[in-house]
Amino acid sequence: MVADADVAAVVGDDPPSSRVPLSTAIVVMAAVDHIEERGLPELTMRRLGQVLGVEAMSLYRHVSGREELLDAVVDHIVGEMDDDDDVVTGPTDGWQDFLQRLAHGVRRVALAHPRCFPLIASRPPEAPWLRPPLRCVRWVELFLQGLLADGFSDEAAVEAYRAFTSFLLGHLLLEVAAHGADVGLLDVLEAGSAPEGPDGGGLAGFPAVSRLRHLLTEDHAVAEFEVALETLLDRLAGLRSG
Amino acid sequence: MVADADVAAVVGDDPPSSRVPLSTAIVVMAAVDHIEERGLPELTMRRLGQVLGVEAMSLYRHVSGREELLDAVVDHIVGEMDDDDDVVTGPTDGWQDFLQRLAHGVRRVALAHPRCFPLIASRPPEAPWLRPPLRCVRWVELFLQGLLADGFSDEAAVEAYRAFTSFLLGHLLLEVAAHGADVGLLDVLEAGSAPEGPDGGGLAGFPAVSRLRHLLTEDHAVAEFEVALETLLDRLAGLRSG
DNA sequence: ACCTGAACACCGTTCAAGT
DNA sequence: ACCTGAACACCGTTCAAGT
Repeated sequence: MVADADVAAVVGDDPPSSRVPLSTAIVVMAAVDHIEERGLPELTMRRLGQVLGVEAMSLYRHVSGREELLDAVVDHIVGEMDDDDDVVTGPTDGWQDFLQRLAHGVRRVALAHPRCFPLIASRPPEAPWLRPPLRCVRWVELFLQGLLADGFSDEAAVEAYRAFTSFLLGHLLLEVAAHGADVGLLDVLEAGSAPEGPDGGGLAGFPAVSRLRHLLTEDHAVAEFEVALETLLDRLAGLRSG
Repeated sequence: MVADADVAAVVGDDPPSSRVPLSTAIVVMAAVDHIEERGLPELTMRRLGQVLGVEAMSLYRHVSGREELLDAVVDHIVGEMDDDDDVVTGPTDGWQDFLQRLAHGVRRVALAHPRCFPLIASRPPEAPWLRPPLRCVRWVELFLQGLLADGFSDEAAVEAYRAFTSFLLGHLLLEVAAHGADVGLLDVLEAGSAPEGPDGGGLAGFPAVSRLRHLLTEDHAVAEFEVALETLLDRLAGLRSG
């Protein structure tokens, strides 16, 4: 969006020398915007070049290929969390407050980039021997130091890292998938399969789903995130003292 | 693997009329095997045809396109769980036993197809208005009926469904990602970045990660799955009575 | 009935050539 | 220094034609 605006502002006037020069950052940001607006499969070197008013081949000056571009997209998004004081500040009011801030920070960027976020889980990890193989060793370091500094043993800190990671991944993937289904599949929802239809869109054989449709459709994401996070923190507290 | 063997067995002899005729099932199974062996990006209509001893265009007799083939792959894998009595049998010894069987059944097929499993999370959902948008309404039905039959209120059953789903997704995605990193990225691990190197593969700035490397590398997946599942079930028990 | 050849539009990527 | 044209190998997909 920022990149689009930059380019558009210049495309109006004509002086060719005032054309905003490409840079890695501009290419990556344009890729993020393009994925959010059109979806990952639509992100093509040629189309991205077109958006930037340039031939596809010019992009190779700034990124070394499509795969590397996707890695850079993930790094960019992860980088946004580093600009978030809530995320990057270690434990000052105890580890529970620390993990609360961390979790909400991650959730914020996941919701800000619902169609890019799944890339974080699907790109090959930075450190393959690290389990679970999440990206960005820096986070792992931050996490572990935070917990170690507040009374966790080595083993408890590592186990807490794993539990926290899988909780965030599962919850946020489902949450952004729900968002993506909203924005990306509206054209698939023809009238006959609308949720308010008398048969609920071909749910003839599924009485429970059909009857509880209203509950299943409701979005309690925030509240559920809070209570699940609270429960997780209680479990981690057990890890810490036990 | 099954499909490969079928074809190979016939390629030896020559009578052209005994050539195993293609079928949707054979194409889908070959696709599953190909993804497991070579990874998703390597799955190409042309290459899959080659594996089956046929031109790519012939595949379109049996599947209507690549996207639909991937959907069929997901359906095939989901279908494997339906053949699992542990999964498909409703609650007979209470809802906790039911969910234990369900969770382990899903985990079993996830580990059996580590490189296909992430497709379940990334394919567009069958019922976009269902949150979370997991595939296969039949499971949701099974899950809800099971819990409703054992004392859960409507609201508690739906909330339990969401908690259970995000738990399974998060845990299993990380677990299969760890497996994928094992088999798929061995070539990326040059000697200098091996975990046993003195600097742990460029971990200079990350003392905690570096020091706890052995703990982070260990695979406690089974044990962690069990304890996390147990904790989740305790939480769901609270939902049920409260 | 089932498979193929040829064709089309579209990819990612390279590199010598332009300005 | 930065971008482009032309080219290459490879996609998914269609369809008339073969057997």
